Amino acid sequence: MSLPPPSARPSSTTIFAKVAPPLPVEGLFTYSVPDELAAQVVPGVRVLVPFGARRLSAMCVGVETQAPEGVRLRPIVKLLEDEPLVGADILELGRWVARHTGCSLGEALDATLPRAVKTGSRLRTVEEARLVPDPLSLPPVVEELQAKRPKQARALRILGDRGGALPVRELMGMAHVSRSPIDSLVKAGYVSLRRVPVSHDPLGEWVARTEPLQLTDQQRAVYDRISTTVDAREARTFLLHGITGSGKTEVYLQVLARVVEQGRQGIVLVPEISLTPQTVRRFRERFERVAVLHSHLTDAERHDQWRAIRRGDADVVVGARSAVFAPVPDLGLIVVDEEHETSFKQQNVPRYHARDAAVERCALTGAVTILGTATPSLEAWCRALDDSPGGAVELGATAASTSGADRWQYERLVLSERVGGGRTPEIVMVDLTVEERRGGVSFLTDPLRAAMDDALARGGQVMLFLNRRGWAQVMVCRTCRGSIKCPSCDVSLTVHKRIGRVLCHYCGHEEPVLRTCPTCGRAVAPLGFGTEKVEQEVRQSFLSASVSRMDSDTMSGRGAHASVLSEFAEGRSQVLIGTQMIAKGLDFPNVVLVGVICADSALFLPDYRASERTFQLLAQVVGRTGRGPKGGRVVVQAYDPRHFSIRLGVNQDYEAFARTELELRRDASYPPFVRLVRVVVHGETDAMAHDRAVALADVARALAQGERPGDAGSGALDFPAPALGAAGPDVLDLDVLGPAPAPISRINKQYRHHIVCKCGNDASVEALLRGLAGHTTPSRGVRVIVDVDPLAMM
DNA sequence: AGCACGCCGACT
DNA sequence: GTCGGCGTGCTC
Repeated sequence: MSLPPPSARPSSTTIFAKVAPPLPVEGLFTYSVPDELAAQVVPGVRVLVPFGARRLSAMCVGVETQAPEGVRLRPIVKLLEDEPLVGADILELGRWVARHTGCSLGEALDATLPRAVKTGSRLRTVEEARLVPDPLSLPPVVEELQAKRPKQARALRILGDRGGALPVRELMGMAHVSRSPIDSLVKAGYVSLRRVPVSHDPLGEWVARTEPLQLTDQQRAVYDRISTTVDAREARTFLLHGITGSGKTEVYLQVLARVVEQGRQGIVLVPEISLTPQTVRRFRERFERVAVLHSHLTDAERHDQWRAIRRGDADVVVGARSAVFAPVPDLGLIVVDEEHETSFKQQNVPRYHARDAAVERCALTGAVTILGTATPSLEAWCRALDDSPGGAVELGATAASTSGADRWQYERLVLSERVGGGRTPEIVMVDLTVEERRGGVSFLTDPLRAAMDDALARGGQVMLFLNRRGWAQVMVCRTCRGSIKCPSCDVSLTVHKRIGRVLCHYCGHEEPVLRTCPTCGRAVAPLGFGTEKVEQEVRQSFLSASVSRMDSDTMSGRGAHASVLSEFAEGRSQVLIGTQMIAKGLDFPNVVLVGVICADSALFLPDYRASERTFQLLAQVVGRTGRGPKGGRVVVQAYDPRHFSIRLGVNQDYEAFARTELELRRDASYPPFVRLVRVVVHGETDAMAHDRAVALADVARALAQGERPGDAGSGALDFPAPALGAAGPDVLDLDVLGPAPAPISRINKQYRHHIVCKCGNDASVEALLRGLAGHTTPSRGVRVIVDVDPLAMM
């Protein structure tokens, strides 16, 4: 009697697949697996399954040999791909995302795959020849063939020289042979053929290679510390706190090179807005095999890039948020550049933060994370404090404890010197309150005008920054003091002069500019200013200068962005006015003046991060100036120029800012001393939203009081309960605020109420999420959003 | 998320 | 008397 053929498992045993559907349903579903599929049903493959009255594609997350009791199982219809799309590490990372954000495992895993990969948007494939023996044993074979079959020998040698794999057509061309010698090699068993997806490179233009730069002593010290950790395959997170111009990118590049030398891969996450061809180019100049994942790729391109990454054909992956899930086979490093940027947080389910997901992924796989920034988020800063020399920890309190998981302890590394030297720009502060009292009606104050005159006279360029688009902020009635508001939202309509209309920046509603108040019939007048008005006034005041504006109003068309920037870069315009867009990562050596029109425009919003954002913006703007030989000047206008975030921002004194702000946060119990979970309820009527919010607050308060989540619910979760801290299993460190109307109480005809929960530790966050699950299902006219670690509270 | 089942108003 | 509204609950 002969043995059965070797296979993954005995074919006689029936197996059952645990499946996670990409829906907001808790729990896993078990299906029976037809015998003929048994060998291929493994965790990480997607399967087509019957689900109620329909069929859906779901992820297999586990295989069992025992059927669960009490349910009648239905069989899997078919496999959607022959090998797993998701590896063990991503599967585990998906579990973390689900646990961390309160979504289902299926939703989390679904988000790890690009849509193009799931739909299998047609891959162009190409036939590839692959060497069967390993390249080392090749020379004798070539030698042997040389005499009688020279064409085969030549093809084989070329194949060996080119790494053992080439598209057949390319091999034919390079060896100057027809198809038949290759077929002979296949018959002889030296070469195998297979069809592989063709990777057409979206940024395929050839890029000249550059050599690593000489590191400064500081860079060298940082590099040595990180590369030692990389070599040791230690999972560790570094907070690389480097001022603008201190050469963080060169450090990334050289650590990446180290990782690539070891045959491993690195992922570089950059904010959406920074993912420009220039950014990608910096990596392509240093590495041969760079893959890019971003929103402007076509489906086929994205699919190709993803497949190439999965095959191990990319050494470095550059991408935005979702690239944290890039399926590299052997992860060595994830760089999160501009760690503090808010675009790393996804604004729909699953609401994960790519920085935190990166740290988690590296912890799971023994890789290194570098969080690079000039202005660390206070969360990251706190996690790096305990180790830091000089101990800024005198605050006495530690950041929200993280149930002993030391993966959340970062190590701080500092780059405090500009690589090319470079001067700190001259700073001019302008008090708008004083200017207004003096009768000034313009936001182009005398000191700013004078500085602009001077800059232009010297042949320099000027950037003016204002984080508010449009012409006027609002139309206000001088008689009844009413303002013109959006009919669908609880916000004022912004005046846009060029199109002659007022519009809502939240829902897009627009209407003509009225001259009279709809309530009392008296005249209304514009109040406040935006980039459009700044542009107009600059044009009127500086007749000889060429002025351009960059904000989401002027940047609608594809390529508009690039054309305005190149116009400015080439000196064809002298003044560039813009919003946030122009503050990020742009280096123009001829800019000798940066004007911040109103530095505190964001400071008085009802949001606990207002100071942090104000500081970051100013530090960024100041850091961008003065790089060129002409030096630089920054004029900062503000209503309260003595506010610490403005004062310290222009001095780029991060540590002093962090000290001040952390004390305020600690006193008010805000992050990073607690973690927030914000629950927003949208309702068709105010009462609907309010009532549901009250019910949810009751649920949260019951949990805070130590009531365990409903027993039915707690067993249904597919991950183990988080280990609770020393506080004891029944006491959550949880403080529930609200419900209250959200600061913007209505958007798009939806009334909004919210609840803010302050959690003292991770266990409380997870327990809260588990307790809320089952109470967040939408009902008639009401939707519930749960946002863990929200970045904005509006 | 769908989709079915189920219980109350205006139509042939 | 039925067709159809959408509220509630389940999906291995």
